[in-house]
Amino acid sequence: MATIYEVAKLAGVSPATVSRVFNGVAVSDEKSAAVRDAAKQLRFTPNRTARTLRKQESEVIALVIPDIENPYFTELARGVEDVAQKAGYSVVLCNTDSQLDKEATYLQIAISEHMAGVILAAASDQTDLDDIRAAGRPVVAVDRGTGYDIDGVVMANRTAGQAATEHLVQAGYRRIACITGPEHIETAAERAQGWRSVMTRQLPEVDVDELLRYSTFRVDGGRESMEALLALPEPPDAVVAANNLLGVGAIQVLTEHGLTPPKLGVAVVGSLPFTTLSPSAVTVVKLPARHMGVTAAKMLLERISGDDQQARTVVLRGEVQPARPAGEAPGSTTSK
Amino acid sequence: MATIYEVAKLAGVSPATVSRVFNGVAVSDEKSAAVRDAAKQLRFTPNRTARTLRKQESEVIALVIPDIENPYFTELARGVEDVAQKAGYSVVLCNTDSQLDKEATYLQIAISEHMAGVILAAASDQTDLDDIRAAGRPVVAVDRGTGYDIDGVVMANRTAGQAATEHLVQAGYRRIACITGPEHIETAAERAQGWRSVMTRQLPEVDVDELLRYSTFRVDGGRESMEALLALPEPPDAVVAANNLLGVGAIQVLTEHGLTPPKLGVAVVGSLPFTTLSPSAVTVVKLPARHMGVTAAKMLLERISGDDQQARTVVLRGEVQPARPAGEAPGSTTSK
DNA sequence: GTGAAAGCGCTAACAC
DNA sequence: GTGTTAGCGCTTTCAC
Repeated sequence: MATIYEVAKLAGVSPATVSRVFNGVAVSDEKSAAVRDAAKQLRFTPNRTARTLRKQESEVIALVIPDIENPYFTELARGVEDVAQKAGYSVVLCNTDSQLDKEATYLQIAISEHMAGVILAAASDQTDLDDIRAAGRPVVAVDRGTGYDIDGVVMANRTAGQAATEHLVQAGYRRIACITGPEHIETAAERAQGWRSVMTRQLPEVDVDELLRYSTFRVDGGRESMEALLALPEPPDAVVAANNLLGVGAIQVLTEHGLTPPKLGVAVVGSLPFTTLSPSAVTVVKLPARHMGVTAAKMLLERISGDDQQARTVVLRGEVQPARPAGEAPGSTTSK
Repeated sequence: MATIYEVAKLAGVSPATVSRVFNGVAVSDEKSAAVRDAAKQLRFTPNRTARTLRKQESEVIALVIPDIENPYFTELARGVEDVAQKAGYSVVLCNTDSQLDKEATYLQIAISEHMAGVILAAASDQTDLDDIRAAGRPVVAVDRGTGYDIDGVVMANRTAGQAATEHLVQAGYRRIACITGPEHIETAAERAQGWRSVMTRQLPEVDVDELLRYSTFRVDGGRESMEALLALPEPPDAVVAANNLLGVGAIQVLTEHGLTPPKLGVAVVGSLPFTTLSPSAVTVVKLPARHMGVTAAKMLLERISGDDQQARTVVLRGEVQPARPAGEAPGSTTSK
């Protein structure tokens, strides 16, 4: 690898001038041309490591997420990547598997590599941001809060849970169950709250507690919970899945039991990008994951360039995509 | 951020000794303890940037892939990440959207950040690896070859295409179409070849050319191609989708047309992790994407630690998961 | 086993 | 507008 010194020598200028050319600082046209020529000849690429060491900041941002195999997070990642790339940043994708120790390791690396900032979907509310905050690196929270007073962008989870449930109620379903994620994850709790609020208000006669299942936010969690619900003495006639993966698991089990939606009503909070279902069979509350990534990345970039206003939280709304064309009378055969 | 100088001062030793402690070089027990103490007090984290600059190598590997939203590649990424992490490496995920310029940029960054190596699913066979090879960084190809004589791990694509097609033939289908990816992508071409070889051998009376569609390796590509096939004067009675996303798109369209498999036979090369279909409706040739990632990462790690034997290529086989339990007579109602 | 000192490649004062 | 030079934080000879 050629260095700035070799380029300088070949171009007949000082190393500083070479640096200036590559950093857009004013340099006479002739020298600038000479430098570019020499650089091309030597296949010179600036050494980012040295640059980072000197400037104490790199053009890399970290995106720390709990599950890279969840399409929701890859969609988010796309959003982040698109705006980061336009601004000349690359993004390191860090997968924590919801484990605090993995998360902590990645946060240390972010400090230690002088990364410009991090976008974090926290593994839990226990996440320790003291060090990275102390290092002065901006952090923006996505999807979930952190217990710190920092920028964030989240979904309107309660509203999404309500919307999903309401559509099922309007479709004529009564015993509407809810499968959600781990109780300590804020998105899981909030979406379940949305479900509960609609149930107690609109269907007070239904015993809500036995119809609520906490699980993992994964396909197998949806499967297990759905099986358990079907095994109930009085099984539900519909179910709200609190995220995309739980929805997939639940629908898989229903299909295997011959209960393909809408035989048993299903509403899912989160998009189902790779589903092969008839689009009219399931109510989906689409969550703007990509937009969340875009917004978070923009906020982070602002912080990186020195903005130090008060911490902001942006709330994004899901968009309901109902199971049936409006006006059609639904559910009459499925309600008991 | 504390430096080794501050730690050294507090511990009453030289900076060199601090460095040794953190690099597992022999240091007396007392001094070692003093250093660790001081480091803890100062919340010292070694500065990786300085380390990288000095050692001319970082503990980061790049994983360059065409589509981060494809579950096939995220599964691959998981495999890479798991072995990398155990070896103390972090992995930077780089998404190229199959664009050569984005890919080239990431490759330059890999050089410029002194990354230890790269795992690459090339955007096309035009990919230029001259610079990165010249920089002495090992590159392992995954999923697709590169035109360079380097390590690689690929799927048995032709075999997979054959297996998918054969299962459809055995199920009694005759006019079996094939939807594959861009012609210039080796996996797309090879899987289609597998399909073609079975067709010409076993069903020579079928006109194969009008049943083959080149498309993008994405859901919408599968949708468009399936629509076009259904609009044919003599539509197919079955279809082979050459990757997971094409399969999803094709099945979506079939579902919308009331032709849910197995009414029209479907075989997919690649797993369908988020499908909600009955598992017996579609033949799937499962591709070991995670294993591919694991294998590639191990090969890369070997190269990084100085192994310079001849370039190797590992071929991984898919595993057929047939649409129907063996012994059941299929397809009699669907064949013309 | 330990310390002193050079240097990885770059940027940013500072002089001119 | 341009060159000289110090120094970012670390590792690694080289003495001792």
